[in-house]
Amino acid sequence: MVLQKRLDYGFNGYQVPPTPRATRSARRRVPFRKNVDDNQMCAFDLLATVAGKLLLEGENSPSSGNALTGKELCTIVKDSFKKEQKDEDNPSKAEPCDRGSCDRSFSFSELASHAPALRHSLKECSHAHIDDCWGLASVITTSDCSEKVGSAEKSKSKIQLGSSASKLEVASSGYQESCDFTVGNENKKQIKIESPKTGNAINVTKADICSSDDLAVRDRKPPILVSVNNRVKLPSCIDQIPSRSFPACRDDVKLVIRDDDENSSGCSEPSTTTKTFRSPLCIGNRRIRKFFSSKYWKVTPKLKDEEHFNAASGIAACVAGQRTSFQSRDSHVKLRIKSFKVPELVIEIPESATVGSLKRTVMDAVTAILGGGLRVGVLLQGKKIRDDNKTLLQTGISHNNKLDALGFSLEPNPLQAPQSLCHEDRPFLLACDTPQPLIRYPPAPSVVHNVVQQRTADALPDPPLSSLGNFIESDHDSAPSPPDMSIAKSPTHSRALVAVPAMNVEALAVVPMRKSKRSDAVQRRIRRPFSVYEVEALVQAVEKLGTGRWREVKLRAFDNAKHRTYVDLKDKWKTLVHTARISPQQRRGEPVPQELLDRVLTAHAYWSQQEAKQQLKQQHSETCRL
DNA sequence: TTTAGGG
DNA sequence: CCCTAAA
Repeated sequence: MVLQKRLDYGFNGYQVPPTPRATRSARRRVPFRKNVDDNQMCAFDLLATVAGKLLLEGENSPSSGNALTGKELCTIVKDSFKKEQKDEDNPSKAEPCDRGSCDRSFSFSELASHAPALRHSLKECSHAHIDDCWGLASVITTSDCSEKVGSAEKSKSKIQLGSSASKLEVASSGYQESCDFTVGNENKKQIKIESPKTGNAINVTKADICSSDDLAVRDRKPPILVSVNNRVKLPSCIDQIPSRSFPACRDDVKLVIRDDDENSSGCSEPSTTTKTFRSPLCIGNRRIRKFFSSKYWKVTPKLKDEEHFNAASGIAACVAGQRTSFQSRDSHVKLRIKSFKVPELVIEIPESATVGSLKRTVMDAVTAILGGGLRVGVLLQGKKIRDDNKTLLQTGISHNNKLDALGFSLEPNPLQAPQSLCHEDRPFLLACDTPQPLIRYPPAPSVVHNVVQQRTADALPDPPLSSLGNFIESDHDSAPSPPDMSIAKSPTHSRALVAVPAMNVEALAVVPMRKSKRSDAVQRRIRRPFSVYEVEALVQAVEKLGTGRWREVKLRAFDNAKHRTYVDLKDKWKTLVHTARISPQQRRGEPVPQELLDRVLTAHAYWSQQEAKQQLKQQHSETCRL
């Protein structure tokens, strides 16, 4: 009987999930959700870890992620650019092959053991132009290699790294090809070439390393970056990557993403293409900046007195202008650390990885470095101050105008756990007495959403999803981006930004506003409102299967949407029923067509009735048995 | 693991 | 969406 009823319910069978295109357009209408704040935490944590107590540490290795070969990477990059260009209504001029691009921070590591792979990657990357969009504040650019070398020497690849002062030629026996590395010649630039523990630099060096004082070939030890020009640099994490993350696979591409000076440009060739790409990879960058400028940061002074000091002696606090400065008053030293740079990152991802997983990998790497903890080293006039017990006065920091001589370095600190940054007891807002606004950036809601998605998505790179799930996934990457015309032009955009208002040195503790137990707590999943198409699919499935078989509904209608669990579907149905019952004026979010809501009510009524009948039957049979 | 419901 | 008792 029941079965018959079901069949008679009158649906033409299950409808295939909508096409990606159609759904995407629908998804784009989805408004930005407010609960994004929740998910900013991931970056909060990062930034707190960096800018906070400056007590970060750790032998943590950045997430090794998965291997990504150069081919894949380049494809990704190229696709991204094409996409971006299309978005800018200029599809015909899509010319991914940009020469003379300006590199500001790109170095390949593990050259020794990966020279073949590197060459391979670069060769395939020869048309890739990644500009200004990598990581947090890093820039990666490879210029077109093949053309420089000339058609007669197809076997040569050339990489321009900044201007052409230094040259490193790598001969790869495996390929009998060579790479020309042109290294930026800027004074404070560092180009590092590392080899894994097993390898050595000599392998590389067939290499002909010409010139450049700043070109350092390192063998085993990771580079310790020193702050230059009052900029805090993070140590390299290369050595912290587990060896397993350096498979000898020659298809691996290794990228060292490092921060760099904002004024470094070093175009060896005038760029013929001035088009500004907005690669999706920019997203993280902008998002992070948003964090820095966001109001969610709090500063927790260690001492109540200091808080008072900030308020009572506001003058001194406010004087701090853009430059790092010291104000000596009442035996207090005030300083402002203008910015923090993102650390150098080593990313390794398989060729088959998706862009999304690449993003996640970068994110994870950042998390691993920053979240792992660092400690601060203080350098005065290039000399590291090791004695923690010395007073600032004794050290000379208390004098005015020592700013330029003061630097900070971030070093691994295995003792300090990031959790210790959480001083939630006495927080106060950061933006308080800063004379200038911290940093202004255009709002980037969808960007935030985007990164959140990365953060919450599965750690493993998902295989390509089909139909529904697929478009949902990809939709995040194509979320409309806010206007960011200034991003490539403004010098402030080329650096990671943490503006810490003038404050007492010891009060330097930044914590996110929310509880940051991200390390040991599972992050809440991002809210992903159901699109009309998903609702349609859900309704269809429920019409057919009923309201008590969510697993089957899931399997049937949302099997490809990994992020929709049967609980989600059940919940959605619940809200759908509720939505259908309330007046349209009371409804929120993307409107669901009335037709669908009617079907919801119909189906709900029907299946409720079925359930009631079923119960009656059971009761009847039970009473009969008695 | 799934369902069912409250939060 | 989360949490969880109950099946």
